[in-house]
Amino acid sequence: MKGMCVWFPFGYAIKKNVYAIIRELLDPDHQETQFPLLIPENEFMKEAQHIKGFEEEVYWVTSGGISPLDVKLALRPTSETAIYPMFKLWIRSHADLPLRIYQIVNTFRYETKHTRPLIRLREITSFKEAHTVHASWEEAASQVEVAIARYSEFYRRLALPFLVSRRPSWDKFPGADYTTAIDVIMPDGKTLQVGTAHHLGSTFAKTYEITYETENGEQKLVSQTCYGISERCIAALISVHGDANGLALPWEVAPTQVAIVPILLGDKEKVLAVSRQLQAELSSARMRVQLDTSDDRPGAKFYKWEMKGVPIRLEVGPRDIEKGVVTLVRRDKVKKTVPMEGLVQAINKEAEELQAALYTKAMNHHEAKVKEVVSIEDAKVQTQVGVALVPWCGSVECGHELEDRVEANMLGEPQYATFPEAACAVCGKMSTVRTYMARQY
RNA sequence: GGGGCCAUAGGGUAGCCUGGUAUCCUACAGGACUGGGGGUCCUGUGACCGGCGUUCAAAUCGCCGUGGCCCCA
Repeated sequence: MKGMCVWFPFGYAIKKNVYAIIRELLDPDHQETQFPLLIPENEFMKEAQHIKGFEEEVYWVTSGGISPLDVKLALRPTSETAIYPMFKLWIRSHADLPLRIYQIVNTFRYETKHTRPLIRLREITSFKEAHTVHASWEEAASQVEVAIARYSEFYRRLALPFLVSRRPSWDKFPGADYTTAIDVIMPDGKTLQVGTAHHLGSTFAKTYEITYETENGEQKLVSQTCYGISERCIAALISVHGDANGLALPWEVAPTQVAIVPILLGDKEKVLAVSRQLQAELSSARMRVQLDTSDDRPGAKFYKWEMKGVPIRLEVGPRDIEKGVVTLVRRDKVKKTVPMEGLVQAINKEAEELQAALYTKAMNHHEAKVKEVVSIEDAKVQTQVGVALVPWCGSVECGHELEDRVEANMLGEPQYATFPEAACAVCGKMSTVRTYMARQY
């Protein structure tokens, strides 16, 4: 079916490992929950700005069996309107705040054109959405920073460089005060939005009447945030690290971390016995190890495991056994002979170095794809191959004109960076504001 | 929103113009020899996106549907 995806076992194994990192990063101060897929029309239609943003993409359930429903049910395109009515019931006083929850669920959006696996789906299968509630606008704002920090850590662990920017007002989440987004630059120079954090202010609090009693007894509206990551993170992971030989997976998320290829020459039983012993040793050190006893030739096995992105391959042959060593080959082609004695430590060290090498390589590509420009013409050229950093006065008019004339999208203002004054590429007004521009997936 | 191109074994393809026996590579299954970077030989398995129409006969021609790719707004 158009826009629907099937996770095969190998892909699912990667996904499990990737999402384990997300859970690990959120669990210390967030609680995992699960809310219903179906949202009654009356709840869904309460928040006007939100509806406007999603109404063309919502799937509706209109009958139960053969009887039409009195109240239509929306398949969640995102879960604010499913969750926030509950927040109204849960939150009574300042002591209930801050509240931080998340869920990892499927969401549905009726994309009318050009769906792409992992990137633009009608059923997003693995949407991690966090929702937080705070006593003040400022507290919510700092939660947005926390979210971006967690996501930054997440992408570092995937060895993926990224851009953080504040989306322009016309591209923020429907109902949000502002949206901060994380984009990864894909090998073709287009960007992929792989994480967003929204400051919702009190927009939804007003609509869903979410209030709390302050320490001196007044009722006050809460401030909220929400932030999300989907399986797009896996699209980025695959695209950025992959090369002509296939996938290259970071150690932490690789379904198979070590592949052992026995070289069956001479005393085959001996080679197999030693290989099995090594496999057992590494497994007990909690490594995910596969011993490849298929009857392909060794060369074919090497290519096979490289294509699957396995970080480290061990070759065990009669010559190695004689010397008490194994041949270790990393996914980035670094090849060494290491003693069997202390193999676990040696592999851990190589895994760390490989992770650093993956990150460095990705970072070099990333940096080469971002360029500062001064004019619309230069921005147009640069966005054909990567991301342009363009001086902008910050006005909405100039913003729209930039997008029209550069023929690319504005990602927004870079965060955590300051710039000297420069002339807006449209109106020439001096300002310290910059915006990233790129062609987007 | 508008337009163009395309759909053939699990994947990649030839055949389509000019209607008649569906090509090759790979993968997969069995066997033999092999084995430190994609092995060889033998024997098999497996496909014309769906519907309707034209015709003695449709992968091939026409219409509709579905799906994919690309361009423009």
